[in-house]
Amino acid sequence: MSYEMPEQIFAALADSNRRALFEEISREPTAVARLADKFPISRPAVSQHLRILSDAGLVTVRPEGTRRIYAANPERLEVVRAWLDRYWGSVLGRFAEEIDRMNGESG
Amino acid sequence: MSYEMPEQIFAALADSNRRALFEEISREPTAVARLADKFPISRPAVSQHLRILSDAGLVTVRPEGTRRIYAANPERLEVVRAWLDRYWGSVLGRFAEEIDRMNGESG
DNA sequence: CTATTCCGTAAGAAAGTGCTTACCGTAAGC
DNA sequence: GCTTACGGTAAGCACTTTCTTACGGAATAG
Repeated sequence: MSYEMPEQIFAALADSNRRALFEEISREPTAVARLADKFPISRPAVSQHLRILSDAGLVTVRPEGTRRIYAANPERLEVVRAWLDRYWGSVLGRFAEEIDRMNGESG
Repeated sequence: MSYEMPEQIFAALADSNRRALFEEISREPTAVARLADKFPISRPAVSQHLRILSDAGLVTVRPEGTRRIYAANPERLEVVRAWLDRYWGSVLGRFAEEIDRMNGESG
């Protein structure tokens, strides 16, 4: 069994500008220039962030005339939730083992 | 209302060595030298990663003789889950608005 | 066709990250 | 006391990230 590595996704979300862009896009699919207006960084910087979000699978693009409309792909965040769930599963597993061991010793 | 910013936590988890260290520590509280043995990086590198995990609140330390035992603080991951939940909440909120709008137009 | 708008990419600067080795402080053992 | 084990920190290096400006390609308007 193999889990999809959340490497790129965590890295993409680690930057606050990118998280903000992602959340903004999630509210409404948006063209690049409009995002550059809303954020205190240049348009190319926005493009570069979108590239990273796109590589991580967190956003998709749709051309519309000369514009490119970026939309969020929220399903992708399931990878993060899966990582959390797996983590909690193993932590709780350890916890259960611990309890078993205590019961074995004292009862 | 204010949400705790997951900035440091995402950044801490963005590095695969740090995620691995965190998961290792979660299995069992561990001293620094032992972690350095298990991982292909030097002891100071481990210390530096632990510092970042510690600053993010993901691990705690307990001195034990000359050693320092690092333990995971899994509850801290609730911040990530909260971020996800809030995100999904707003996305689903948008979705509901969309449906309302469609109903308003066509029905 | 020309002008305009939109946006990705290239290039380069500045800052940040992750690693190493070297060093120093602290706790325990003799 | 002296030695050993443990681990944080400083310094320095290579690499990466993030931003900017400059440029060029593609679609639309006239």
